[in-house]
Amino acid sequence: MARSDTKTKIIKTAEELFAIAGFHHTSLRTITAKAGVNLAAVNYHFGCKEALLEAILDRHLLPLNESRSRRLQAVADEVEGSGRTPAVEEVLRCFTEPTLALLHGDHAAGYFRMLVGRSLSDPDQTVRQLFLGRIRGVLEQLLDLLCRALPHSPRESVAWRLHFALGAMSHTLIFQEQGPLLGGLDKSTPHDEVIEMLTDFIVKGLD
Amino acid sequence: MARSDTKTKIIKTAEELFAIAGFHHTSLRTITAKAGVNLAAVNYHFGCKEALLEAILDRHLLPLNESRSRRLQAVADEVEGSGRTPAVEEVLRCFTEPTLALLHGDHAAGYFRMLVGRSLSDPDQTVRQLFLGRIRGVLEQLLDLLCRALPHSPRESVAWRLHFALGAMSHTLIFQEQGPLLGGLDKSTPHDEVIEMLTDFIVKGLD
DNA sequence: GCTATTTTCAAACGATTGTTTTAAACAGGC
DNA sequence: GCCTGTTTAAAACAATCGTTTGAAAATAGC
Repeated sequence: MARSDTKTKIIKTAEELFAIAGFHHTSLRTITAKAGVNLAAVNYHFGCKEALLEAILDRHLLPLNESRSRRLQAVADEVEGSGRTPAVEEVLRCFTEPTLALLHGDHAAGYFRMLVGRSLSDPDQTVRQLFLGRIRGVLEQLLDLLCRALPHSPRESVAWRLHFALGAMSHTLIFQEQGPLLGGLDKSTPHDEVIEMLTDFIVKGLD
Repeated sequence: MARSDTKTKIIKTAEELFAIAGFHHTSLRTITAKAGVNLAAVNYHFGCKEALLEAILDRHLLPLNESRSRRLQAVADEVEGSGRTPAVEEVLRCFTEPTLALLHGDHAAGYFRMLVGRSLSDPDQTVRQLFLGRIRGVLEQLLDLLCRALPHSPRESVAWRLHFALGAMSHTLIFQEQGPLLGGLDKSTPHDEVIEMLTDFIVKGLD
């Protein structure tokens, strides 16, 4: 067995199970059993259960947020230079489209997206903080640029609308891979289409 | 001690703790200690922990959804008779405004609203099902009437947008009583104002 | 081929969970 | 008064959790 193959198996299995059943409702025994590794391997490779969650979050969230941040900064710089007002949709897509790229790159990323949606509203503060600490910076960046796109709205108003938008996004992430909330909602709608509809919805609300 | 005073104390305490820390992260020992009653009282009065959650949900959710359903039905009947197209905002308010009434009626209802927001996206399927089973009917009613308000949009498109809207709503419920997600978001904004902004946001998105 | 390090394994640990048990205290009807 | 059914009390139950242990197995370096 290759070195640290066990580590990868644990991460991938845990990612899926955390996404489906939640962090605290997935026991290390369930993870290790499904991954086919020993129970103690988690504590050996990661230290503790919480550190495993951190590793999972970092694996996708760090590059994702870097990509978001880079795009937001690019628009901010360009706006600064030209003096024009950026479009709300343009700004929003800096945040959402990297998610789409993540999806196309890795087939298993669907579970990660569920996990992201869950983390934001997790009842446990520790889980929320782990996630928020990794995304707060980009959110502030997004808010700043949104305020430029909406120069006539006070910052607090924009912040509230962004707050609502984030709710719509995380909710969508959570329920995408599982049964939909409403009857008559086609679960098999391509993710691209869903994101387009979601973007539409949010842009109209933000404007 | 008055008959079943214990029962009420358990319900009120559990409602608060469930809302703040989540159902599974609140132990019966924490609840009973804070309520000042014996541990076994929960199982005696409710049977099991899950039944306690059901009792809490029922206490506010049943009358709330009845009020919502009545208002939706009233608009549906009136529309049926006059032949006019209802406004999106009019329909939406049938769903949201009863929540506001609940808030004004009971000071402790804030915790219940948090609990509602949490339940919808709870990682545990059992909790979600308990909640969804009590609200699914009203949601279908709401969707039906929304489709009448948006006769040019296919039902599935309306369903998706309602899906997004529900995400914004539950997210708002969760984070209202606790620290906000974004910096610069005033936590002390009156609930009425928040709901007005939220309604605005959703109506624009649905339309 | 030997040593040293890393990794796996089965077993147990201590803590916490929801629930049950058994007996005691209380209530109201007659 | 006493009796019947309801409610509370303290203790124990069985199960599960994350974590630790200590020895065996596998791997790497020389």
